Amino acid sequence: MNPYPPLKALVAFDAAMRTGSFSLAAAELFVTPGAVGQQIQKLEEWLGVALFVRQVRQVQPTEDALGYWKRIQPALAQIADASHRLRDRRNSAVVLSMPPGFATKWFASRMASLLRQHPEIELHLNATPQVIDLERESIDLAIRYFDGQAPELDVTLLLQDESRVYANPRYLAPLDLREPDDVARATLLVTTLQPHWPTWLERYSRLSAARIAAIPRIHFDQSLMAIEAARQGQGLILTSPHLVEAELAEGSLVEAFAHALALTQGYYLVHHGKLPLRPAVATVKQWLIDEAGNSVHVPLGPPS
Amino acid sequence: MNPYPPLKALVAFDAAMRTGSFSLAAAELFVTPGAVGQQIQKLEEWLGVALFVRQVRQVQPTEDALGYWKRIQPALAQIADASHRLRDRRNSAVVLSMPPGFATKWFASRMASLLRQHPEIELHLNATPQVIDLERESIDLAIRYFDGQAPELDVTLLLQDESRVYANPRYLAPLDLREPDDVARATLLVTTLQPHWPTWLERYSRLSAARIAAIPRIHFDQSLMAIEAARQGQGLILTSPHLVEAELAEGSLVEAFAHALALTQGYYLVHHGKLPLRPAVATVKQWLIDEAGNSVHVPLGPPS
DNA sequence: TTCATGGCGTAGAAAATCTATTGCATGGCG
DNA sequence: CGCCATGCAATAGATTTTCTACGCCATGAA
Repeated sequence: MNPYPPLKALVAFDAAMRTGSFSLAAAELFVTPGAVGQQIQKLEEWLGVALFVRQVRQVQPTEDALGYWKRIQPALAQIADASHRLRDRRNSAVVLSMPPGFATKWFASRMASLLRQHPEIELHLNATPQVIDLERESIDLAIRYFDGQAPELDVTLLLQDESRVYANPRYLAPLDLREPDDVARATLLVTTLQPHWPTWLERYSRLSAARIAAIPRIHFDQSLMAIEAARQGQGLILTSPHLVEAELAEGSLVEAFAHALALTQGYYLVHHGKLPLRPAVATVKQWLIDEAGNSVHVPLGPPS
Repeated sequence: MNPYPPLKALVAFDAAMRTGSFSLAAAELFVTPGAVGQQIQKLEEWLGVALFVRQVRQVQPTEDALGYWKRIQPALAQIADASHRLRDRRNSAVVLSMPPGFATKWFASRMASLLRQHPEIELHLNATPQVIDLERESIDLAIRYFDGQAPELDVTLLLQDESRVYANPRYLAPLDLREPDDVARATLLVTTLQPHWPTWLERYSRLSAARIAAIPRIHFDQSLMAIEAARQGQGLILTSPHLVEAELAEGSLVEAFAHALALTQGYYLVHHGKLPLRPAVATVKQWLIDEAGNSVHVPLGPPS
């Protein structure tokens, strides 16, 4: 009925075969020799086969034992190995999920510093636009762009988001934008998922709905592509300063207006709230919080 | 330190993965669902990895669980298979050891009947002249040619041995042997291991030592070869009637004298005396005893 | 000869495993 | 729309398994 022998006994058997002695096997397993003897006796009973010939002061494996050992030894090794890997990986590995735009524009440049500070951590980055099931996919930490409302999860605000207007300075120069109304002369680069242009225009400009509707637009379904278009001087982009840090630093984008649009959304760090985090995961979490804290917005002001 | 996860838990895990449900797994293992849940929880703790996402009324394996299962499943199957084989073989198989001469001359002709009567038995015949270690070589039953003195072993007399004189009738005819003294005119086929000719001659003939020493002899170190030589009319053989049954039946050998030499040796059935015999072994033992009981000596008398 | 070694056997202690039960959330069914 | 059946979690207590402690024995070395 039950296809498995007493598995604990197999471990004792393996140790006894390797060491050639119940006593040595017992020492290896941190038990008394008697325990090993009993385990092997139980295995012999279950199999209906003598595995060792007991002689005085020593045991000798039978033919059957040798053959059996040859078969089960690799199986045990396989189990030990697979278990070790999983266990080990989970001790040092951290699986981190975030949206691709954030990964590229904010995280990528900082990742090197994380790995330098914590070389023992094996980082698995999962950059996907979908919101994925943390548990199902064994995600340790995720950065999500949302409003922070998620009971059941442990949620920490990393970066409160805001929207600012950026453009390539060579694109801006001829336009000579001085106040929000002037955007009517520009092209708007619109990201489908963060359609904040209407809000911005309503708040800061005095343009009529008709004139707003007449402004040329190019639509993108990913922030990444919109940012790239802006960098190449295709128009004005209204996006998060966190996503254009590199472009601001290299000067390929500059802020066109000082008018920021506050948003309820932000980049939040989330993880399951039940179990305590493994040390490696806690390390990464803290590092992310620290990095985000240092990543303060330095407004560049309008082009000089 | 310990490379193995709780192995019992692996069995539960495997069942749960296969069935996709703790309850079904529990039914398969003949335990309560709670037991399965606890085992899996223990495994998850040991690995430091969640294996199932508990949802309402169902569980779903994580990615880690799938990967882990893929690795340990073959290992478990290997253990089950190796154990099953050993166990199964030992249930139906019987390893029987005997001297090669006895195997060929007495056992071979009867073996078919044994297998016919007990088709469920898988018989392993080990015909070797050496006396081998029953336990070390996992021999269930052995037939040994000796005097039956073996404490520690369970010993049953199968056939008390005796030595009788046989020859090919065409070899005998011209010699016209009428009484033991007449063997001086013949050639003696001598088996090194059973050197009973001197005893026979001393007991039944009145020949002097010098005349006995003058009789031509051919020496063989195996009974088999001496018997074959006798069959081909090379001389007189002094051997056990049990070994020449077939030749007597076909008439290629006949008994030359009615004088039998009783021996202290015989064919004994031996096995370790500690454990009770497995049913298959007991069956073969009884069959051997019965066969030996029926195998009565039918003296053919001198050639007519 | 004596001693140390390494196995066996047994009884009882310790640990593990299982059962029994309750509670909960939910999906199917009337 | 309410009710019931399902499947898992959590706990405590019972049961089974496993380990230790200890004495015994045979042997080979000092």
